[in-house]
This record gives sequence, C-alpha cells and structure tokens, in this order.
Amino acid sequence: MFVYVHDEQLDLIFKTLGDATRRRILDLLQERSERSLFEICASFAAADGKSLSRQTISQHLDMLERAGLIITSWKGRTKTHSLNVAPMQVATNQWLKKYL
Amino acid sequence: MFVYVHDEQLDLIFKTLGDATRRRILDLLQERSERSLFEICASFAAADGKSLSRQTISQHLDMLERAGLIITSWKGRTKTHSLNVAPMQVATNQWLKKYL
DNA sequence: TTGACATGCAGGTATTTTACTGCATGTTTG
DNA sequence: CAAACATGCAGTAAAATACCTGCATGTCAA
Repeated sequence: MFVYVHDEQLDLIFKTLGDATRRRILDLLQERSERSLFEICASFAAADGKSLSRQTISQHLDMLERAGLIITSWKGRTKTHSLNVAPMQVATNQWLKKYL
Repeated sequence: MFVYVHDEQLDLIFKTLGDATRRRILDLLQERSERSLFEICASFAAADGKSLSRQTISQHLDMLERAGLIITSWKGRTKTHSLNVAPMQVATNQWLKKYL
C-alpha cells in the first residue's frame, strides 16, 4: 500500500516536525501511547523548568493531529493521544528518501 | 563521523523543508548543481505559471543556506548554489530514524 | 444533583514567515 | 568608461505561529 500525499500535506508534516515542543510530544508518545493532555502537561512540568500552559500544549496537539502524526480517541471525559508514524514514513518514502 | 545538532538546528532543518518552493529548489539542484539565482528563477518560470519574484526566491535560498541545505560560492558576478544533503541525513539519523 | 475534573472555544499579543517593490552595489563586456 | 547584468539590502503588508488568559461545555463520582 502506498498513499500519495500532496505538497500541502508534505508542508504540514515537515512544518509540524519543525518545532522542538512537538517533537518532544512525539518522543513522549513513543515511550507510551494513549496519554491525555494532562498527562502530557505533567510530563513536561516534571522534566524541567520550561513548562508551557495547558492551552499551548493543546494547540500543539491539534497541529500534530492535523498532520496525522497523532490519533485521538475519547474514553469518557478523557481524550487519549497516540502516536502515528505513517506520515513520517510517507514523507520519507515520497520525498526525503532520494536524498538519504 | 557523527555530528550532533541542537534542537534549534533540527527546528531549522524541518521548517526549511516545510515549504514546497524550497523542496522544489532542492529537487532542481539535485538534477544539476551549481545553479545561479537567475537560472533557478528561469526554471520556475519555465515549468509552470506560478512564478515567484527574484527576491522571493533569493529569500528562500538564504533560508536553505542557513539550514545548511545548500552551499554557495562566487564565480565572478555569479553566485552558484549547490545541494548539500548532510542536514537531511543528520536530522534523519539523529531524530527521525527511530520512527521509520 | 452538585462539585471536581478534562477538555474546548474565543480572543489578544508579539514574533515570524512569505510575498512584494524599489534602490544600491559590484562585475563583466563592448 | 558606460551599459548590461547578477545579486544584495531596506522596507512594507498580509498571513501564520506561538504563547497567553478567561470562560464555556461536557462527564464522572460522591
């Protein structure tokens, strides 16, 4: 199976990866998926001094979801966020690969 | 040899790749390197309707150079631009690889 | 059913990005 | 030297981004 993505989707994938906070969220979700917004905020606060507001992290999660890099589902009043590596693989196979 | 790059450099590399115009410039330079700004503009104009101004392309080239994705050298009054794939390889080896 | 919890939505601000125009600088060639 | 050429620099405007605060909505549990 090979999914073709348009330039705009490639734009979105690379732009989304171009922010250290969002890459860090992906790294967190690779360790363990199915995390809530609050858990992600807590991980950030626990790790070091630089903690961002809940709403800011939420915006980053929205962008990650728009890029397809995370998948969400509701469990009661909690929305869980899980990693989805497909866009990275598609971006690599479709464009980046030829330079590696 | 393994060059460690900081988060800020990873940011810059991915952000730079997150624009279709810049990816297209890289694709052009992979076909043939050592191209001048004017040659790149001409390629854009020849390919299709959507042609950007010389200064706009120049700004994209500046960003590509800051990210290390192109290397430049002067030949008389002409500045030539060549592809440098190292940053893509570094970004892949240092961060992206674990998701592929 | 009410209080605590988890998230969403609206808006505001400062910075960055992307495009442009116009002018300046330096280099080659006739 | 002067004209043509290749690029650089300055400034502008619109849009997007990244952060914030405050309030609203929906859900679980006592």
